[in-house]
Amino acid sequence: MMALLLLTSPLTPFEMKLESQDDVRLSSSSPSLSRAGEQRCLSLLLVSSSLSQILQSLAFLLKSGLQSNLLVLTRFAAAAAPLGPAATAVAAALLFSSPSLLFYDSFLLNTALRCLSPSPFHPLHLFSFMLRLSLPPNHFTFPFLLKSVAALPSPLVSAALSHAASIRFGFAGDPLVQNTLIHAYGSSGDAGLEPARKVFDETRKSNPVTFSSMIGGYVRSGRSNDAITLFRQMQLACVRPDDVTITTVLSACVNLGALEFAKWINSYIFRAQIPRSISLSNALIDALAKCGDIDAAMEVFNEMPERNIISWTSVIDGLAMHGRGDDAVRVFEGMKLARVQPDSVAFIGVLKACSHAGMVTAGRRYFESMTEEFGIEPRIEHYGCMVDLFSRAGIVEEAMGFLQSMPMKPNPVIWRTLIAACRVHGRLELGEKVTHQLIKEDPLYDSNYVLLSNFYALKRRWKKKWEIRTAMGQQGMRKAPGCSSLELNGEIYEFIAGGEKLSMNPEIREMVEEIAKKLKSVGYVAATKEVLLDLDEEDKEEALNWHSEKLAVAFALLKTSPGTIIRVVKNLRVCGDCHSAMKFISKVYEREIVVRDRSRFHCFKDGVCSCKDFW
DNA sequence: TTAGGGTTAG
Repeated sequence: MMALLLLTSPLTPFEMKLESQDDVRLSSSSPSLSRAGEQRCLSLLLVSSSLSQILQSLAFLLKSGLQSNLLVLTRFAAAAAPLGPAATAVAAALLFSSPSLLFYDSFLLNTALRCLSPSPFHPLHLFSFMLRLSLPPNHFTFPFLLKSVAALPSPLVSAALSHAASIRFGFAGDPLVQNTLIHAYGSSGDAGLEPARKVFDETRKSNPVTFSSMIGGYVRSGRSNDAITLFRQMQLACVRPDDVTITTVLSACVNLGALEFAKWINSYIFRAQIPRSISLSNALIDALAKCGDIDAAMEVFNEMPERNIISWTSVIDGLAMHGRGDDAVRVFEGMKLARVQPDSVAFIGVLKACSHAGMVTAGRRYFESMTEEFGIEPRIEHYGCMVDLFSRAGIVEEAMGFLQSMPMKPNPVIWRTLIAACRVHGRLELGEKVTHQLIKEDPLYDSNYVLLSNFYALKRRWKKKWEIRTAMGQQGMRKAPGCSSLELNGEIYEFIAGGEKLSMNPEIREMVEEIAKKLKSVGYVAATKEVLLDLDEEDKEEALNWHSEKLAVAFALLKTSPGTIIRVVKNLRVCGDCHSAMKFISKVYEREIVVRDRSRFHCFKDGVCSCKDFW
């Protein structure tokens, strides 16, 4: 009985019952303490929200001798942990020094771990302390222990240590521990995937959590195709997915832009009667919107009985991505009417919407309302949206002025926005100047040099342009590999830029060459102002043909019937040359081509792009 | 009395 009292909080109905029994004494390790004293200490701790209050509680605790009461100490740790490392250290020191640790059991260990886990040091310390005392953990110990893993310098090492501990204490086959380990390994970067999979394969009794953990690991490492493959295996293994599994799978869907799959999930949720949690609906909205079907996303949103800020933001963002700025603004207003407080992320959405719809006045008003009405301090992203807003609208001076008045240093993204404005609105001198500035800030990013060489090309200064290209070759530029994906008959195909040209399917290779020839014959290079390359640089022109989105489109043209919409998703931004080529392809082959790049949708139809050449 | 997986932007 005494142990029970020690272990529980005096506030739940369960304990109220215990307290009504007169014969129970609070704690034998502190016989002089009154119940009222402990109660007072606990309530003080419960309301402690600052360091000084915590110190006050501490003084009380020491004065009354309560520092040997584990229940009180645990409460103390819980109150102290959110107040930062100093408070946590005091709490940990008290816990470690308490003589009551001799009465210590797994539950208290777990509670202490949970309380101290916001700090990356103490949980492991506590765990090793426990090992020294030879007190065995129970399986609940591991999730608490691993909660802190992400904050440690090497999450992979911590996962491995916990893994070893789980084996040492005989929890290797425990489903809860296995799921926890799969998640811990799967959150430790690419190197963690293999051990995660190993634990996954060793799991005898897989449940939806096991699968969600592993699928989530794949998604976080950018291996979305593997995530979907595993989801299919899950169905073959007759493990019924729940709402969290589906939410995870949907984020794989987003990465791949797999529209058909997202739609299938949408109907599957209905058929399999997966509970429609708010998070699941939110993920569904996001996936449908980002895979290209904004109307289906709206439908999900409209049918939600209950929404949160993420639901609203996902819709606003989706509409903005599709260039439907006015609708996005309407939804934003609807959100305010529904008395949902917009947050910082929601403002990024609505500002983006304004800029895509050319709503300069509205955008400016929203930006001002952030601080004035909602007390949200604009971050660099919000300033970026404003520069974008002015840039798209063609008021380059205003954009420049805004950029210069920012309270923080502009980042490369903002510089590039301004550069795009200069290119589109013919401000070549300014563009060149700003690009030089950008290169100074970010000298190792190859696209920056491409931007500069574009300005030289537009000004027909071929010699200068050639110099840049040579300089680029000499420096070790980092270049993220372009990757595009395409969904066809339920399969998802991925294409890597220039990727193993020789090992490439000869069919695709021939198609790429045929397209290049066909486009040239209708004046593709000469007709565009976006000349990236001189005509004599044939090898470089050749290299451009193997950009991943071109490969994907070539494949789609081969494999789909005439008139089918081609949907491609790219991990980077579409380059100027591909953008121009896509316009031509849409006209020559009479196909609608939808390319989702890193920031928005480009819908190519009849030789024109929906982004109006500004991206 | 303690538990494991998930959703918006950048």
